[in-house]
Amino acid sequence: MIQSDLDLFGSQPQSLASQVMLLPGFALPEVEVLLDALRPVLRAAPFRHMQTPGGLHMAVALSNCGSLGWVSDARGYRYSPLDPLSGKPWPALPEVLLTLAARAASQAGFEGFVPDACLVNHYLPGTRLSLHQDRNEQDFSQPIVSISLGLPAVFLLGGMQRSDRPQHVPLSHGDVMVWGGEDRLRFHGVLPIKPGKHERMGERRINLTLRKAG
DNA sequence: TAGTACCC
DNA sequence: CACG
Repeated sequence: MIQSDLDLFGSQPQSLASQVMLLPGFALPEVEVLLDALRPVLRAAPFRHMQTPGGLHMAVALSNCGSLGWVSDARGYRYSPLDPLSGKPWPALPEVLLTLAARAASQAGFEGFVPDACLVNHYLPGTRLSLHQDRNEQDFSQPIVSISLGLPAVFLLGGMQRSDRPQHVPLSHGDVMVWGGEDRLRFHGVLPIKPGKHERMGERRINLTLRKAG
């Protein structure tokens, strides 16, 4: 199958659950602009491995932009206006990300999405993210918008209980996923990234997760 | 507890 | 901090 067939085939939104939409390749037109916007963000707030409340460290390296950033340490998970590494506010959320997230949310049925936080997660081959819920935000009626870049991944879309068997959702460079409503608190995670090299991104996956945290 | 280790 |  040639690439144009894949693009056409994959370009239709896919409903993964009642309030979970996969928008294949949705971010592709913006990718270069998006990466340009990300560069200064990561200069100001480099990727780092945060500590879990149990004292261990996360396999994923992360950064943030926006007025709030997700942090984890011995005291627990929370959002903070300051980067604990620099002591300064997180870099501003780039306009291209704000508009892309709003467009994606709108396409999935969530109008007026104005995120104030963007987690930037960095995965090397072998990196995984175990099942968890996003529950540190103030308003669970606001959706989550997730943008995949680089190496492909298998997203685990679980249920409301950790023990619910997750759907395995393949995610590729440029895919955008939106979830909210009754699915907002679903457990989710990422299987270990398979070794490989993405033509544009190299041996890494970067995931941008936009939320309204405050 | 967004983690690991694995029966104590 | 029991246990998929």
